[in-house]
Amino acid sequence: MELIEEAPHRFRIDPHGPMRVPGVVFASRKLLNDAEKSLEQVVNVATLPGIVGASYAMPDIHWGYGFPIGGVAATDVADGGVVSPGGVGFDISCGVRLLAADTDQKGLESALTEVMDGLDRAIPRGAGPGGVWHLTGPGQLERILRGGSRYAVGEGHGVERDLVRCEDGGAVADADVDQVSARARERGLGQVGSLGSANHFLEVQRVDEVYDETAAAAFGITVGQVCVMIHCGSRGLGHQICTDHVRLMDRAMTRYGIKVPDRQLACTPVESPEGQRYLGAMAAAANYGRANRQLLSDAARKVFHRAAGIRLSLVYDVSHNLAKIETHPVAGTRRTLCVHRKGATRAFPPGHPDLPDDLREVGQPVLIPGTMGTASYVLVGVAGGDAFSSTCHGAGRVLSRHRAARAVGGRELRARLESAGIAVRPRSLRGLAEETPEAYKDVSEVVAASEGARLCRTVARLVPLGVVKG
DNA sequence: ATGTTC
Repeated sequence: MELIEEAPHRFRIDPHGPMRVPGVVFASRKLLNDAEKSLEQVVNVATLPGIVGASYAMPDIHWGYGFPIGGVAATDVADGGVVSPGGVGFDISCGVRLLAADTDQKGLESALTEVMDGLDRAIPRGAGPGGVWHLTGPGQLERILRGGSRYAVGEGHGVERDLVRCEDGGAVADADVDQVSARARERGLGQVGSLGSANHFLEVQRVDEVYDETAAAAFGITVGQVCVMIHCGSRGLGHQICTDHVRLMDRAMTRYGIKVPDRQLACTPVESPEGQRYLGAMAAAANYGRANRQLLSDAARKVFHRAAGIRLSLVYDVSHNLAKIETHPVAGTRRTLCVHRKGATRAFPPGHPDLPDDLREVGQPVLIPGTMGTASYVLVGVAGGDAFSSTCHGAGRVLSRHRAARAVGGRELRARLESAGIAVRPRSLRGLAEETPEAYKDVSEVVAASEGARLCRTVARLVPLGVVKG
């Protein structure tokens, strides 16, 4: 694969074969070690009907289903542009929420063990069923799919301000619950308010360093402050929706004369019935994901308040696995695009009309979950950023789960983290070992490359005090 | 990511 370094942290793959646009990869040479397979996926995505600009990849690019994780692709809706479930991923609406406590680390110190034990009891996690909410019936699930965080807050599990600080005000309006299969509903019924497994987590963190005082002040965070970060998605419901609609599109694709180099890129035009059905189901999963994070926030707030009298206010909630209809300039004119972000975070610049009033001048908060025992980051969107206002989403795996678990024992890893002052509440030691920090790229390098590529600016670095894992 | 292989 020929990569042309056209600017610092920016590589181009010139169009060849059926590519409609170039590939553009934002990264350092080091981060692109062993990236050959995922770069082929960048090339494959560049062949999609209606794609505009480029097939983009963020510095945390790695191999995914059809599209690379860390991929951004926008298609022109009025020009036959397609939507592809593989461009969103299986964990629809997976995302991150950051809450800021009304105390610094000293104010938590004596209560940390009690808080962690409380979270251990209150936060459902791991594979399979279990959630903080026990639904009273299918009607309630439909209200979640339509109302997202807005419904959870309306039921008393949060405050109005939570919605202001949540992407899309806590819910998207275009959810179509009829496109959510019986099987997807069944799987979603028992998992409302749960973390799931793998790299999903709830962490108690401390703001270790602030790089941009103005943005940090607007976001409501300061050095030494305690925060809570929640990383989770739409569980089995989103997974089932992706499975269902990939199958539907795979069958329908030929009717639209679409040929893709990899079946996992199954897609149909945004304006086709199949495209609309997928987007309606995806929106329902997006709302489920937001409600999920809202209910986990509510559970965490109760623990913090009961154990330590600490209150938590929402900094922001943003997804890194979604397709959204947005307007962006393309070759000088504003176009309506379907922007796929898969393992990539929306990063609106200062002045964007969709930002809350009190954040509009500084830009959108971008939340980057790191790995256990390392760090997480808060970034901010910048003007003039490429890739349709998108940036990275996390560290990116380098070791398979199997290899990670062979590299370190769960007991040994827990001891290592505890001796580094990080309280750990894992559900399984095997699951903990699979998430050992060595299994991931250095999140600091990913963030530095993203800023170097002018996709965002670094605002703050957060370090873990306690980890709740699936 | 995922009732970790329909």
